[in-house]
Amino acid sequence: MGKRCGLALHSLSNLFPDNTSSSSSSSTRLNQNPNMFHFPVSLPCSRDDPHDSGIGTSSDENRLPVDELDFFSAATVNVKKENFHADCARLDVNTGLNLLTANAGSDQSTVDDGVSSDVDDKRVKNEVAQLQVELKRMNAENQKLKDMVNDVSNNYSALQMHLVNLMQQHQRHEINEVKEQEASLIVPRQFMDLRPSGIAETDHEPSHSSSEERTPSGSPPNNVQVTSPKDYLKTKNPVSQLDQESSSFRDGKRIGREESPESENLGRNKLQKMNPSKPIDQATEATMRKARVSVRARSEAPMISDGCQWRKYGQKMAKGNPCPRAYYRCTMAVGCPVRKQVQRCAEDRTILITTYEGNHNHPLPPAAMAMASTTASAATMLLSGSMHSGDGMMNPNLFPRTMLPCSSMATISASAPFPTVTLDLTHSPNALQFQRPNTQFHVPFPGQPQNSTSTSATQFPQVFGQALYNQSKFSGLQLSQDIVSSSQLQQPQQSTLADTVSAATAAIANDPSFTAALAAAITSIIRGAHPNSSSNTSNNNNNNGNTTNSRQ
DNA sequence: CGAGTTTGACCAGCGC
DNA sequence: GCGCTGGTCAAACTCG
Repeated sequence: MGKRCGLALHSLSNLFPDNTSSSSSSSTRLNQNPNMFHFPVSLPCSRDDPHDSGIGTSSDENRLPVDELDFFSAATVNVKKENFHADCARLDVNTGLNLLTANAGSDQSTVDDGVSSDVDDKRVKNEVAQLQVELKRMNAENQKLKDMVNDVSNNYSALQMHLVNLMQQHQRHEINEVKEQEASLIVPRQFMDLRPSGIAETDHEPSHSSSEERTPSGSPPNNVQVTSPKDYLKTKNPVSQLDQESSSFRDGKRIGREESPESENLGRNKLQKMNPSKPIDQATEATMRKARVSVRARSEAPMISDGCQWRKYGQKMAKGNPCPRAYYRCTMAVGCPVRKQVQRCAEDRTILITTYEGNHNHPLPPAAMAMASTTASAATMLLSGSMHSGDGMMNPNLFPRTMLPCSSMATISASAPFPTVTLDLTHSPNALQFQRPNTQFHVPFPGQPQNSTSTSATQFPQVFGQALYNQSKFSGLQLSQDIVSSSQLQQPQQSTLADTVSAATAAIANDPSFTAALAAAITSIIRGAHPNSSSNTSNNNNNNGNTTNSRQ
């Protein structure tokens, strides 16, 4: 009897092992809730957890983990209550069949209940009380699930960071071995050298770069800008091995101060000051946090809408730029280390340069996930590239040559003190088409064998357009027909990256909310073109590429 | 009144 | 050592 009554609750109870009945209709309704909040976290326990073994295994594919978290949303609760009242109104019928269609809205049954025997009333009350208890229990369990999601998200972030650290350390050993053999032949590293200061070579002469701004002036910017921290990693007085190490720690101290001066990191930096024997891992971690992702886009708005909440904490007049540079920090969570700088390009003030730094340490709204995922993925790509900086692809002489001809998504600068990826969305189609060579476009992402994956110049926009389209589907954003057509989804053979980027840029200008989809599309491109990066963020891709927000 | 912004001061790194 | 520069802090101010 009780099992029959709680129809909607039975569907809820499918999540839990101690409930055996099921209701496909209610489950379907819940899964179709458009107001569902999709957590970008893939719970590994959803399939491995023994508690999950007997729970709707047939619909595991359709039942996303996020749906579980949605059961206590307002809309869902309303549904449950509605079904509950309907079921209670039908108690006198006592058929237990086809409950959703029987007298759901009828008052007559309620009147009949009043006439029925006390036994039925008591039964109803007992069932109501039982259901209420069960509902409370489910609330508690759902809260546990939420906590578990958070834990998994945090663990995933930590593991990913740790993985990158380990890979960097492994690469360091290889590089050191190579250096011993070819020390005299090493060209001053300009790109993707993200090794911690304690490991970076200390005797390189300063690069040709000055302290000028990262954005190249006087030359058309390329699109993915990768900058080495070499200059700032180098030590001043490499007297001895120990001195080198200690000097590196001094640099590391600076890293910590600059990259995350929030209270947490400040405390860490203070500890570093107190204890100069900072572990190398900390330096690595600091370097990772130092990675930046810069987005160049034409916009009249003072700031690109990326879905996050920012608080301005400073403004400075940067050298060589009449436009002030504004400093923002994320205020969506206390202690979030993410910061961004917003500044207009000196050469073209319609170009807005937004530089993101750090990873969010809190859940993000859907509107902010894409951009956050993009920045995190780009940073990950950049950092993973440091692990393979020894190959030819990262040769500072080769990299610009392979990257610049396409002039599509990459801008290289060796002057910035921090590793930076710049996503440039400002190029005009004509300019890009003019610059585009006939040669193949080797996406020179680090870690990628030179001949393993390459994307031709004509393929790239297809990838971009497809990624844009895919992202729009999952993000729920409505891509205008202009954007889709400009992305050359309908005519991929004739597509150009320039058209795609131009359309995307125009979309940003016209609809800031589109930034999310665009950013995720860029992320998809990066991942698709960079196998290693893709592997690093494979879990993200599994959930529409947005899981990286958890580690931001 | 609280949250966000403005703005001058401060600090650290770097080059000369 | 000094000055320049980037980045941040924090008090004052503004706004809803």
